[in-house]
Amino acid sequence: MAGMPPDNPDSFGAPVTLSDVARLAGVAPMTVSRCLNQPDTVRSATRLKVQRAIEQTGYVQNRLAGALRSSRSRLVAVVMPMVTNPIFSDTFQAINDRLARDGYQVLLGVSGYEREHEQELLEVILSRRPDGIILTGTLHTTASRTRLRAARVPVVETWDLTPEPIDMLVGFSHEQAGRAVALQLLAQGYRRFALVAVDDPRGLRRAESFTRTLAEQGVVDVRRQVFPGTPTLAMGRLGLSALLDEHTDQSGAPLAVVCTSDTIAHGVLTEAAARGIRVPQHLAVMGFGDMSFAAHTFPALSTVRIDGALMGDTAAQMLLERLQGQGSAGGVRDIGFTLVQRGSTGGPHSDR
Amino acid sequence: MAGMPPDNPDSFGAPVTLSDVARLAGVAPMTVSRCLNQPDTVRSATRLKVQRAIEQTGYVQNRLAGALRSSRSRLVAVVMPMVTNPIFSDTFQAINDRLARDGYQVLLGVSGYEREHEQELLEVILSRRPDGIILTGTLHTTASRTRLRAARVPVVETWDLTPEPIDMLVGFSHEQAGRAVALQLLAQGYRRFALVAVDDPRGLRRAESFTRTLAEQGVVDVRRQVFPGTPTLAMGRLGLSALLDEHTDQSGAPLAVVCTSDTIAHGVLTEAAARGIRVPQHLAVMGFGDMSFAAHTFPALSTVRIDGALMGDTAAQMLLERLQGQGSAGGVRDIGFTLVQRGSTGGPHSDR
DNA sequence: ATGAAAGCGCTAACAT
DNA sequence: ATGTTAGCGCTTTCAT
Repeated sequence: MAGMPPDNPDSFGAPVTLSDVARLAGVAPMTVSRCLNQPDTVRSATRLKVQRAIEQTGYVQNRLAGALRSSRSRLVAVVMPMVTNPIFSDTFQAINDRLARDGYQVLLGVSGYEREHEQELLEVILSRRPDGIILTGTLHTTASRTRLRAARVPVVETWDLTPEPIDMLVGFSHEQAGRAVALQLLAQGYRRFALVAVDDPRGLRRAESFTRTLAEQGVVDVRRQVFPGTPTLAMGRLGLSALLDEHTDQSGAPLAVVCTSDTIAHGVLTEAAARGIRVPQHLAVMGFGDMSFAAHTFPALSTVRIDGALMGDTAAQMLLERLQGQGSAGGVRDIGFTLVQRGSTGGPHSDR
Repeated sequence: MAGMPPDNPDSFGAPVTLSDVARLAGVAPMTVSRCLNQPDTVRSATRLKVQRAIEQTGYVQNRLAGALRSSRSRLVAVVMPMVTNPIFSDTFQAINDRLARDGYQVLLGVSGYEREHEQELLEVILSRRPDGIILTGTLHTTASRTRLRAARVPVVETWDLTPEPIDMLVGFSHEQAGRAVALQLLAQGYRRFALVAVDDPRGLRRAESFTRTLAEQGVVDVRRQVFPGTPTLAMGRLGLSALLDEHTDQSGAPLAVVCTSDTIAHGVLTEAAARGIRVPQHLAVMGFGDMSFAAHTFPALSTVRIDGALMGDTAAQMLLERLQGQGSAGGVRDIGFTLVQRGSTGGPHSDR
């Protein structure tokens, strides 16, 4: 028999099951199951026999069956608005890394920023019986919230705060972020402002808060360019062009352009360079996210740093604690944000 | 009974099963199953009764059980090297969109560019009994290939070509891409070249092919800067800095810097701007990917366009055809690439 | 430390 | 068009 291929892995026979392995190893199926799931409870001699049988047969576990019986799928669903928006990449990567370490797998759903679509998605997701769900944002349909609560599945909402989370929550305040940017720029002496934004709900909330704060300080004339979809460099270029075309104020005072995304801000910097406008002397630019490129644009981009990786890691961690502590751990975590001052703002106007 | 909450959705009772729905609707469980999976085979009157019972109970399908019984999970696993590398975003998005349309869900695995890790990942993935697997690249361990073949699961490899695919394949030739870039730049009159690359296997193959082609034409002195990990803007800045520092040739002939990624190329453009080097007069820059920003940098980036969305859509389509045609459809598809000439190359040297 | 029996929730296959 | 029977492959539970 030596030299034979391991039990005809290429034949059309019925797929190998745990019972096949058990038969070959001369033990009960349950013992094989234990070897796979709680190896410590099996004598090492037995474990070895089983191990060999698994290799010989080329057995692959069927977690569909395991999950059905045990009601533990070891699956976590992650719902994101868009995979093409790099602002979420770090969060996703961190979630995936943390969960993979504990043997969980990620089922990814893309909601396209639409609550109705998210609701349908959740229906499909729940049918897979995930052990947990990580959502982006706190805006969900009532039906979604009801369904999730009824399913008694642990849920973590991310990227926002709300007084009424579905369950657990990791995020930061978009209102505070928008306000902080306004106050900072005012403190630096800027008096002329504009916004370039995409129409995602959280970005718009930051923009609103920014504008409101300026208004409280007597600055009311804030032009805005709002684009649909995922932030792009092109939006920044178009946005600045449009703003400059319509802006008739030739007072010479610098204009501070606040963007709801670093990517857009990068586009604004690019358009400024293309037009020979000096930054920050004649134009100040503020981004959002502190994505990897922000420190390396020319000039370097001032922005609001969000620790997406920390957010993802925290979300995964909360979920795991709940799942492993089989209890009530969890709650709400505000990871905050940080204003990062770089060359695209400030300059001669600093500390005025 | 009117006005009662729908059968106590918030109570701790056993979760609602298909049999519960059947009982309430006064039909057999199988009929409920048919309403869910092949509604056309059920009388509309019956369907309505069942529909009502589903709503009343708040029933959520259990696809774990369905998949176990029917051996169809409606799950497709997608393995990518890195989610933070935006070159793959479009492909992933397209895969996800296409599959979702047909009721499939995506299980995402991140391999981190490591074949051994990919192998472990595949083990876990196979245990979920996906109906198909979409891989990135064609470099897999022998064990991975054997396992995948033995599992008789449809596989699509993407982002590369190979004479010996595991099963189906959608990609393009990295050798041809590298060669095309070299020939194009030579034709434009460039004679001094440098490379800025990340150490991912496909990028390195393009770089090799580029260098080899130049050598065939008598150009042998190609400096290169190679970085580990995911491409970043910072790599481009650092890379150009390093190249300029070590480059002693002051002949005045323009240097053409070829990058294995648009992101890196963007960094090279940025460093050039920061140093006041004129592009393309004194420095030419070539990217790879034609990512969304490439047309909007300043100057606009010449690059190699890869239609990532087409690749993803094709991969998903091939898989679906195989799954639905229950047969042998599939094969190999070369989606090619296109050289895109923009402002960062050419200029005064064009057509010389 | 290991085994035997039972059943998770669904659908294939075969009636009617 | 609908129902009945059986069982997918595993793990819970209870024995030994």
